[in-house]
Amino acid sequence: MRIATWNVNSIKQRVENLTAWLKERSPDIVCLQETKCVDDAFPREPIEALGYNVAVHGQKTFNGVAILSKYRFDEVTPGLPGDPEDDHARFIEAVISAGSRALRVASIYLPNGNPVGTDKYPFKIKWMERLYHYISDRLKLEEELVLAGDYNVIPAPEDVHNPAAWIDDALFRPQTRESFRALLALGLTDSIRATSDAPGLYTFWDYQAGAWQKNQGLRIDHILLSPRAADRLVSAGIDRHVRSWEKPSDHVPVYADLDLN
DNA sequence: ATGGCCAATATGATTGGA
Repeated sequence: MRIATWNVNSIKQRVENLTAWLKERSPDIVCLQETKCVDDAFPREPIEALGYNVAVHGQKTFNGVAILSKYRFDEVTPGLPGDPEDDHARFIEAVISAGSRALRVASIYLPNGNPVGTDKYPFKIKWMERLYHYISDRLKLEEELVLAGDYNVIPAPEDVHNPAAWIDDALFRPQTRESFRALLALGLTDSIRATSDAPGLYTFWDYQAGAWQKNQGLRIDHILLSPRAADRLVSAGIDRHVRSWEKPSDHVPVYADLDLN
């Protein structure tokens, strides 16, 4: 079972890259972020033609998440609980049956939080607190739970090309990393870090300033696993070559392979 | 050495992203 996450930065602009990558990598489940379109406008057909079911939670212009699955959806629930005022499309959860097993998967687009000093940063931190409560609740079920997405969190200095330059940024400042560590401390496993301690395993390179050419990236897209799912982890990786394709997203896909047999 | 982009919007300037 291959599960992936990819912030596509507009699904309409990325359909060709997405379908090419689906053919190349054959993931079973894909969590997408920043689809940036309303549900009726989501280009389902070319994805369904490759054998995927599609669950979307979008909005006009910004945000937007989706889950693609080669297996059927038993349940689909949009929205992170805990704040009726939050109308951002940043979260969708699905229960997926794969053979005799069921898997709970969430596609997560955590707020950026910049600039720090505006209300965007407390919105990010509160969103992380809501995510903490959601995860605490779900872990009681002792399921195979996969939380995949763009967390907008650089977990550690080895996950950014120049840590000193990022110390006050909403993606890396100490309070952000502390909130992320609190999520992990609930008992989650970071798939990439479970399989490698190498520095420079980036998932995002800014469009600006030749960041890709200079390999000035960030690791901010993560696949977090519940204990039951982590027991099944076989390998994980980052498809960085996709960043060099024509018309790339600024993020690349991250995937984890689980042995559910 | 420095700076460099991209997407959506009724759109040609602004906002958001990271």
